[in-house]
Amino acid sequence: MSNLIKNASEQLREIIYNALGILVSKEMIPAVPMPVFNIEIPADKSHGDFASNIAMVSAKALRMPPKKIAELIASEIVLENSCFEKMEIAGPGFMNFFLAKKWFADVVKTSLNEGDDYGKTDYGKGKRILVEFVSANPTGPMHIGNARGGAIGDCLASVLQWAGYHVEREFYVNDAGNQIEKFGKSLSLRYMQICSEEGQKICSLDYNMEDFCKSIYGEEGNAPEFPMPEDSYRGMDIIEHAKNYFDEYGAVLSGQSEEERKKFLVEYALPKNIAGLENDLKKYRIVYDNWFRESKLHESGETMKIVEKLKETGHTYEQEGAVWFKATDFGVDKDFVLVRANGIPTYVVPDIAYHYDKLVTRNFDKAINVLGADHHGYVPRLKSALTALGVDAEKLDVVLMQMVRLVRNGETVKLSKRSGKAITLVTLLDEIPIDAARFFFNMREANSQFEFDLDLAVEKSSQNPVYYVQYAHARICSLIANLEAEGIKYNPEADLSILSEKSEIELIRHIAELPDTVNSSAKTYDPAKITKYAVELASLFHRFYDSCSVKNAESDELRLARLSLCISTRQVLKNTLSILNIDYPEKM
RNA sequence: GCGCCUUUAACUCAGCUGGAUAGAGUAACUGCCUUCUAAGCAGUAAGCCAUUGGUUCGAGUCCAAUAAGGCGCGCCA
Repeated sequence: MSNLIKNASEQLREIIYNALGILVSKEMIPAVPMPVFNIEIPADKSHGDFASNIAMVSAKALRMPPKKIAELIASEIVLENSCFEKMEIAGPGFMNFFLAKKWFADVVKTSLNEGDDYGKTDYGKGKRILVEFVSANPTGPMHIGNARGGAIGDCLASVLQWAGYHVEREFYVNDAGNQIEKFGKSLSLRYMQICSEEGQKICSLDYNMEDFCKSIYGEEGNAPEFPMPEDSYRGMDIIEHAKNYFDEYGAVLSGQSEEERKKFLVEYALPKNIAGLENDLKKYRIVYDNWFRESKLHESGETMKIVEKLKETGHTYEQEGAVWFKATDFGVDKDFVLVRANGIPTYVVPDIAYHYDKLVTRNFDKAINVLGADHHGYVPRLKSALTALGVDAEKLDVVLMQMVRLVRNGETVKLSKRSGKAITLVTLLDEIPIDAARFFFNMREANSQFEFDLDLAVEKSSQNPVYYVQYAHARICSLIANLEAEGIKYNPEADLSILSEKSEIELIRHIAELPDTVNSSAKTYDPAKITKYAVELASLFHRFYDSCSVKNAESDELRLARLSLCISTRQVLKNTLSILNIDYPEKM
């Protein structure tokens, strides 16, 4: 739980405040309120490990040139008993501070002592946070957007755990409503096609499932008396369900009413689909704490209760037989329908009920939704309704993901759930390693358009940065094993303060940054910061490896110190990859 | 028409609450394995940070307008 960067930064602020206090008491500067100043980490490390702009921002208040202020402060700065050893005044008035060797030694020591816990922080203070992601419709297979949402949501949840939140992962199952109706209708039509004369002809031909689907798939080719309407699901999976049902139970449903047939087919296929989602996500290394079912909200009457509650707030009205919510009262551009003229609530109502359940009934401190950017217009609506219900809408945060564009042979592949031609999550994972997929989807922040080059992703080449990072880990493992074979073993008493090569120092500095990276990644809900950290860490290690030999170090002390640094780096690589739930192989 | 997002090297992208000379990776070119994994490292070349104005000690970063692209604006979800 240590964060040596934060400690150093806070100590430095203290040191500057002390110097200012002395200057005021000596009446060398006027006792005026000082503006806020920054302690920052310069991009260019020749400018020190930390820098402060105190002299520049206070120039106006003190009516003195920045350089002069910097010199005054410098004259009263006390660095004894601090983690700093040196300071310089530079440029327009920056004050640059340099960390002492002991601080770097402490970083390595801390990472080794904390082991698998190094990088964890108490930023979240144990607050309860619910991360909902993927929540794919159970009417069909998951697509590429779900693959991205899965990787981002799962890693975000993990980052939040590392940052000290109590996190639960949740999948909202849309097992009710219009799309289930459509699901039933599609199943029913496919079933009737199979039962038809033409369908039976195809059945008798002893096709395998894929060929069967292809032959019955034709829009007009067979059973024209049961055409698939424009808004039906036309994926192969629907045909498969219908065929499976037919194989198990025969044509028993063909004589039933449409309603009965839909009911039986949905009861047959939906649980299979939901189990399939769970299974496919498990393969993707995503395991949820809760599978929350929409149907539960209807059965318990929560959905209609929400309508009643909203009516009580006075922000609803009736128009043309429908119940509207006056979202414009809450700054939203348009009102929206809660209950249709036919008495059936729109999708928003169970959604409101669901979020009410998250934030009020289950009392989470925070609810995060990972959503496709095409849902962004819906967010303010949902929030306006929650506000009307007296829920603090600030507790709901939405991470919007821009669309994934699939590219094959330089051409965009259209995503379509219905066409049956879309690349699904499952086929994607058949083609590319799970490690690569999880890493790849987290390389860019959610809110940037993502171009997924299938040819490149399918290629199991070393182009993928995940190999670069894993290679660094494997390389260290091998190095340590070799040294051990020669009788050189890790010694916790090794003097780490002798590490002073540029590549050593830069590596240690980056190791020190892990807790801060976890915090900032949690704060901005951006797990891409972790993949970037991992690549940078690997790069710094490779550089160190190239310039500093452990085995052939100039002295025994240095050899032991470098070995400690290697073990520390391996630990940090392992922790970083663990956050992403990616493998850290010992051999490659 | 209104709203949200994006625009940084040939390509894909970083750039933390404004800070010092704008960074990686691909691709191109040049070096480095008798020595711990060359799936590596070092170097060269490449930029009007979309455009224009504003805010201030200081702008890729903040504000406004414009342009290009993506997405949304349903009694679909």
